[in-house]
Amino acid sequence: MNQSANTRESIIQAAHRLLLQRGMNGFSYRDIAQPLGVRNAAIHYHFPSKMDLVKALIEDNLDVLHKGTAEFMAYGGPARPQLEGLFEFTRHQSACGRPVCMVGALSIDFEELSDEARRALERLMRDTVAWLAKVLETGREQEEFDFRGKARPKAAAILATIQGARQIARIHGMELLEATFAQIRTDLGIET
Amino acid sequence: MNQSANTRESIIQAAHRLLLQRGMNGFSYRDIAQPLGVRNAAIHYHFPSKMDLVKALIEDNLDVLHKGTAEFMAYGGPARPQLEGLFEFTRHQSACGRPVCMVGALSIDFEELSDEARRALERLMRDTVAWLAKVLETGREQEEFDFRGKARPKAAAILATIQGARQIARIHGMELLEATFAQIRTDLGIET
DNA sequence: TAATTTACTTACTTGTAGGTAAGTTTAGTA
DNA sequence: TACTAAACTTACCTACAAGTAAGTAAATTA
Repeated sequence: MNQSANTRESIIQAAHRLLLQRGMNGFSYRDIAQPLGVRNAAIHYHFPSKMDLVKALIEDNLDVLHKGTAEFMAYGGPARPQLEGLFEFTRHQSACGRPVCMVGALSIDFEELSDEARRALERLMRDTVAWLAKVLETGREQEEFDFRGKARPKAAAILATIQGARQIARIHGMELLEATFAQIRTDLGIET
Repeated sequence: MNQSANTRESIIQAAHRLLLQRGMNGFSYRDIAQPLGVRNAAIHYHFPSKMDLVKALIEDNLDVLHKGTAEFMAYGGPARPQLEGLFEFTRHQSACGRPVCMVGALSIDFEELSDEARRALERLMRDTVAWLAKVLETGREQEEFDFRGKARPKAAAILATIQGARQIARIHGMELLEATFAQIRTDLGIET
């Protein structure tokens, strides 16, 4: 009984990075196994099929979201740090070799996804929008933000903007990320 | 001498759809050749490597952009129809089985792209931003639009938004596209 | 009319992908 | 001490990917 938890965790970490770097069809079991010094079959032991692995990665992401937003969702609080937290998370991901986000990486593989994976991805998106909508709503009430229209579509648009910006930044250079954050702040009437 | 122009054109059309539906690693020569009733090697004849094909698709896209925006870029004119034209183009693409845009599809494959393909993609993005920035600038001067900040970053943000929205719409449903367009209009102070 | 070029096809190579079945080692349990 | 289960490895399979070399029929040119 070698370090199962260890290997499983390492597989998830490596796969996570590869998925957001190259997409679902851009990496193979070998790409994960070789650097870890295990065999392909070791991955199949933990994740019978590639789709099981992808599903686990989405659910992992969902976990991170829930843990990171639980407090605000329960008790509210200042909205501005929540927004800045989203920017900081995005920056950190980029710096860790995850240039695009989960939704951005998997949307192109949508047809190939299993029903379970698809549902998990839907939920990830839905919960993220719900969180940001609450941040915007709260921020408007507390006069931290100023914007036109309803909070939910505005939240969806901001997330779409960040998702798109991450991808464009890959082609156009990382300074576009900060410019996009600045634009989002400007659109929310935040003085800088 | 069979219909070369015909075959070449059919390959491009089919490949274009497949690329925006499944991504660069999500389709093979067979997926193109079989429905056309030709052999894989026929594609290699017109496009020696897959990267040549991808590069041709990007350049095709660049052509469409230039043709569609040449008049406005040269003479200016009303800005609102230009913006609505972008929305309509996006709708049309989605309806034609091209759920995501070129930049959104290829950003994940960025590392694999040849230098030429990469440069073509950069140019596609740069020219698109330049066009929309002019649309916004002109629209603000003519009091069609109202927004804070500079035109260029605002244009980049809007394009990022649409790119992200197309991808999210695939997972979340097409009504998100229209909601995003509405949000962009609202952000630009357009009454509906 | 002969030579050449275009637009392919046939037949093949090499590499890799995801996946599986059967064996092996190690640790914990009865 | 024997048994069982976990966490692998070895060895394999089938399928398909991109790409190439050589051949061929039809059109074009000299």
